[in-house]
Amino acid sequence: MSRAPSKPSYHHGDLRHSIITAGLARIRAEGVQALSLRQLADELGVSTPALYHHFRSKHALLTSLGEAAMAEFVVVMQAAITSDASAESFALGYVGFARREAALYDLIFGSLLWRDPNAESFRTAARAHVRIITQHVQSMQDRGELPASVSALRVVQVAWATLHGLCRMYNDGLAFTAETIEDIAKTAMALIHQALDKSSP
Amino acid sequence: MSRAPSKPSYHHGDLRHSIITAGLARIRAEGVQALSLRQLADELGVSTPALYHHFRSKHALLTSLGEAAMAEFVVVMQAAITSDASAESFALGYVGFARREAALYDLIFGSLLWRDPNAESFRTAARAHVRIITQHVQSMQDRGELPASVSALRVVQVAWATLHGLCRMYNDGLAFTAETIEDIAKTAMALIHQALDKSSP
DNA sequence: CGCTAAAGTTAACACCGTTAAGATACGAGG
DNA sequence: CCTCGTATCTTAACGGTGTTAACTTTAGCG
Repeated sequence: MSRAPSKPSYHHGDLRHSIITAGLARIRAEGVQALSLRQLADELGVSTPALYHHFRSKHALLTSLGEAAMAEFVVVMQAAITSDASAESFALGYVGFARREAALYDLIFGSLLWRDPNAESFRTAARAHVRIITQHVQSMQDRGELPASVSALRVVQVAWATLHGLCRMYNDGLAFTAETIEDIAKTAMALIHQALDKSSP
Repeated sequence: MSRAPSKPSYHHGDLRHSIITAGLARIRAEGVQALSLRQLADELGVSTPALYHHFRSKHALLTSLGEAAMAEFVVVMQAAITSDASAESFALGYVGFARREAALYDLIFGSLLWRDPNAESFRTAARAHVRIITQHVQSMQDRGELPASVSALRVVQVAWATLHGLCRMYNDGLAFTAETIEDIAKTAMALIHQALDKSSP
């Protein structure tokens, strides 16, 4: 399990790692749908079936790519939360990632990995991160910073659905310009916050 | 341009119409991704290139299928609005359609048609329907039933993004059960309404 | 009645994911 | 050091996709 492919010999040396890197790059550049095993193998100077020694199928590769992309997403969101605990900071971080890395967002939060029975590992990892956010809101309610009129779970569900819908509509070309999407996200967070503030005076 | 294919002769008689019908059925049953021109032609007892005499490409066919699906969606939403003008009725109608006709919803509001440069006719038709909703909210503000602290456009954008995100997350398998999704939608609408009610006492 | 044009046919191309069978090179054990 | 097993990579092939070209049939109109 060496690391540096110094000589372009029969054995590549670090194929699995190269596949992930090149795969992510290609998805970033062309989108999830455009990823082709044959093109990927060509780009790496390797025959197509060679990929099957490292991934059971294209779906399995996409699952691994999704886990890598999810890791990047988590880093960005952790940074957004720790720098500023406000919901607005969270929302802007979320929307920012979805806009900057539209293809990765599509992979992470698309039906491809969430409907694949063999990608359970990906899903449990993802759900753990969601649980962290929920507990974050729960603790805010416990400290009295947020009224408990609506359950923390519901608040997170509504907020997440709003941000997700916003990002998908933008990335899929349904509506919104790049200039207004952040303002809409802020408006949405403000509306939720306002409703909760006024619900238990 | 006859209508009834009484004799299964060389000329089908009503192919274009049959393609749309069978295509919609197949999408409903198997999803957008599963639609194959060859399978569709086989099902209609016709060779594959015959389809190209009625649609420039698969994309063009999907555009026409999208317009047909959009028509069904509009009928459902019109019914939901006219029976009860509340935002909750609108939301439940919206979520209900997305859940009942998940594949059609995917076609109508997926990136496929909204990112296709040749589907401009589909988009202008769709945008017209959105404008109707926006004017509906605008008129509510004009009548004083809703405060004007936030622009009607923004309210519609936030509400639509929330419902869209909710439906996508459910249909794509990200979260929520069939039992809770409607309750979440109602909660979201209530939160928005509450925030607007309290913003200008 | 004949001709044109529309609607359908078969054959083929280039791509895709995937599998089977064979060649190669690395690394551990004698 | 040398051999041998095994992981890795190769070529060849199958069935599937959308799409195009060239040909045949049919309907409808002057």
